[in-house]
Amino acid sequence: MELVKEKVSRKQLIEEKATELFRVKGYSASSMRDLASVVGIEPASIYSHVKSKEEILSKICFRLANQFMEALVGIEKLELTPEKKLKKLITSHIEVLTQDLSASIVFWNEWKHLTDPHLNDFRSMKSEYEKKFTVIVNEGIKCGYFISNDPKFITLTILSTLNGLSHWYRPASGMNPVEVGEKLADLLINGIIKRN
Amino acid sequence: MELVKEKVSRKQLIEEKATELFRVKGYSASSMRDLASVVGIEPASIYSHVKSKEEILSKICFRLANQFMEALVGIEKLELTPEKKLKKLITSHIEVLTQDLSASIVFWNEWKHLTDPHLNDFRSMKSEYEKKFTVIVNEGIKCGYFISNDPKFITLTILSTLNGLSHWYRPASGMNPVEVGEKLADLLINGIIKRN
DNA sequence: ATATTTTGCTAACGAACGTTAGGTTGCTAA
DNA sequence: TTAGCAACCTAACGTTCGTTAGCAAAATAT
Repeated sequence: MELVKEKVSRKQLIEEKATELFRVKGYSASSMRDLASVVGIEPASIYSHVKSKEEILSKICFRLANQFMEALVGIEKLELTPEKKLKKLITSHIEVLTQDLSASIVFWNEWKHLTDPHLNDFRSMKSEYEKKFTVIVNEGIKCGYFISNDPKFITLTILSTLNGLSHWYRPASGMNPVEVGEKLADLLINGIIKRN
Repeated sequence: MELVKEKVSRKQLIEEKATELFRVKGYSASSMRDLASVVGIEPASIYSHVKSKEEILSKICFRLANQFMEALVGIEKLELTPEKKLKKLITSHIEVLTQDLSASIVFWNEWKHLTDPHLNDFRSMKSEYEKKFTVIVNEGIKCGYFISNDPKFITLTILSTLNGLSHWYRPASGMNPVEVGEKLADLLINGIIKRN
């Protein structure tokens, strides 16, 4: 047990390379031979570190799911105005998302290729997340801060906007993650049009 | 050539079944044997109607791409205030999208599995669409109707919101396509928060 | 009635797939 | 020094993949 070691473990490297591979080609179109090739080992050698192809996907998906969930749970209990709470929710989500863009894309696009029991567990987390999100949105509606009588509609719209961000946002292009979070939260909350 | 025939052609049926299959399983995870099974014929028989698996995907993607483009081009030349123009752009996009939800999902999620030259053509159309969309958004900004100095940001955000809609919207659930278009355009343009 | 086209079949091709078995190498801990 | 283990190898397994060849039946057109 070497504590000072800086090197990433082989298993971790495989997961990172797999994440990038799955992002670019999609899970189903990515073969273990592709993965082995980018890692720089023989296909069979991957199985010294990993049980199966699906295990890799599962690890990626649940790591992200947990991060998103933790961020949300941390905000749930805060005592803020609905507007500030929603804004914090949005920026937190984007913070997690931008921290690992590739994994976020895989998380969002490839989870359907999980098989039971992982698939079922994932679906549960997903709907729990949406439910919690909806509760917060609904607070804002009931207090009369937000327009609309359809919290589910707003929640699902916001979430697909946030996750859609991962498809086109590239940190290299000037805006840093915090900026983009602020900007997107502002757009969703206040809209595009100038107020008079 | 029988004009009065109501029946869908075999080729069309195959494309429809393929669309639904690709939506549920994704293009790469859908096999020609899967497709044959839902059509009700033997795998090899598909090739009496279709050249290849990719041809099917290509047909789906370009049919949608053309529909989206035509809708946009029709709006480009209208003389409207920036707000009304953007709203029309959004509702038109949603109209196309909701007219064939499954195909829209495939169009949006699976186009990356096209190969050249189709892939290149598709990318061209995509960036042309985004460019035209951005021009319209930019009109609104230059006139001072819209907040923000970043038309690209607004365009990409709107587009991912609209296409994200296809993932959760189900027409059976009460809202009709026109309603949902109005509602989403309103949310994007005016935001969530109530104005004073 | 006959020719043609459409639609489908069986059988099979070579390639790629996820994965396993079993062995070799080289580092690490005792 | 040696035992143990992590890391990686070659070889191959059974399966599934997209697709083709060649033929038969049925629908349609002449």
